[in-house]
Amino acid sequence: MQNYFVAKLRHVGSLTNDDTASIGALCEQTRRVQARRDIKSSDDEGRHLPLILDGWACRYSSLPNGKYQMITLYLPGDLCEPFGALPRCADYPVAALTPVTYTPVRVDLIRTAAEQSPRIYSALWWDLMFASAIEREHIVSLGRRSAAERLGHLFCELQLRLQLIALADERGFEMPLTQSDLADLLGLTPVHVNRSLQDLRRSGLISLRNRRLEIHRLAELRDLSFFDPSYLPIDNAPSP
Amino acid sequence: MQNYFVAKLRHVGSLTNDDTASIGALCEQTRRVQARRDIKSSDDEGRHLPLILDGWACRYSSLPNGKYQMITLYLPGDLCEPFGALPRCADYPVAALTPVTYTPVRVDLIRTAAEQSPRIYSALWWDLMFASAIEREHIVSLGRRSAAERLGHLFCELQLRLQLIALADERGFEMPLTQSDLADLLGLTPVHVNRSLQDLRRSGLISLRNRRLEIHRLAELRDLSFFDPSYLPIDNAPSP
DNA sequence: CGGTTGCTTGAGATCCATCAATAGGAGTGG
DNA sequence: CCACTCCTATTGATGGATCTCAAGCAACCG
Repeated sequence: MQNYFVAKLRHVGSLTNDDTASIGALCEQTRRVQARRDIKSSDDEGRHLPLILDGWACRYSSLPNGKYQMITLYLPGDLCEPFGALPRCADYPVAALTPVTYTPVRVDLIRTAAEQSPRIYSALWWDLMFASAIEREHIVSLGRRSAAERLGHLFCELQLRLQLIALADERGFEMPLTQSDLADLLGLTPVHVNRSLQDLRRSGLISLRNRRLEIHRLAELRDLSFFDPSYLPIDNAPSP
Repeated sequence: MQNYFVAKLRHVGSLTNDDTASIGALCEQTRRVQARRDIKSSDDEGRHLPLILDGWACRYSSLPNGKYQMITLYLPGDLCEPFGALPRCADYPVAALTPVTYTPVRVDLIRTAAEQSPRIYSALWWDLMFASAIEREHIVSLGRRSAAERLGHLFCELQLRLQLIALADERGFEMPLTQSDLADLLGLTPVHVNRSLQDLRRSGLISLRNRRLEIHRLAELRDLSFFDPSYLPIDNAPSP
């Protein structure tokens, strides 16, 4: 399997062959979890950072009244913790949404790699700011976008993130989330996600069948949901 | 004026006198902006990170349809960008909510300080995870908490953050935000903030007059808004 | 004073949640 | 192959939380 983490980091600047080799060396050990299971890092007290090699995962929070909110969505190649994470920092749990393979990255090794190559150092910081920008835009969605706008914005964002690792093109991508997952992520109920998806379908912007999302008119979808790719720190954001 | 940044970082572990001195040296230059003005870093292309010395500020996003969402609230002692921020990363603007004094911290100097002291290195990473935890809990609030719960949660969080820098005690603190600011932050309208505040007042949990918030029963307010201080990576979270 | 800003209140509309029921597909076991 | 179950998607009816529009009031300030 190709290394999606390296594929993503290539979009920052130039990594040498040595750089990609030393990043690849961080990913030797692989673990697998089934869908709907937690990816625990409680056993190693934060000395390892989960890096998603394949599959989709999320970070989530459960409130005492039973409500559930997904905080971030992790795609193949995503590092689930900041690379300088400290041990014993309380944190929200991470769960697999599909079957997931991941690698536990040792904090000390990734730090050494960053210190030995300024290109790796920059790439890791870029990745962190990339993840941070996604979380911030999530706040904007939850605060000020309607249900259909949230869905549209999410689909535009996923299209861009997946295109970075060649898992999407302008026309669509595999989208394994259920309507209930979408509701958990976007702060809605599954029923309302269903009706809002129908609105998007009726207006001819997308199709969603058999876990595949087709985007028929990307530019219009972006306008509808106020998606401006410049919030993501990519130099050459692929345009429609 | 005391250095609130140092005051906050003291809660992580132990900083030596040399450490606090070299952090203090990062803050020599001070700038002032009036309330409601942007704190621009566009002039220096991201080579400087604004560090709030006094006053309250925010990061915000404006949508093309006129909607406005505050993303993060910055209090005295808060660093507005990750300390390893890269130049030319697109970012949301930061604005002063009250008159603000801040210092532009040079990226290269803060990096040097972190490399020369492992305690400073840890403290800066801790500060970053602290800020990140606040943003994540904001997502939970916007996604799954009601208007009164969002207000209650915000007040509990502010009480804790301000207590770290001795600007709050268990009974309350100075709270310069208008109801309109609260609406922009919490994804509500000013009218609804007003009515929800009245609910909180009627139930005897808080008073809010003349820019001062009194918390009458902190434990109850925390229960009401599902505030669990453990989301913030503080060892000894001051308890009510 | 008159203007501005922030707070408050009322009435009506809208978006979304809740509750409930049905239907289809995938897997499972007899 | 059929009966069964579980999960996901779908639809309808109703209610509630929040928004929108509009107006009035108090405090402050040049």
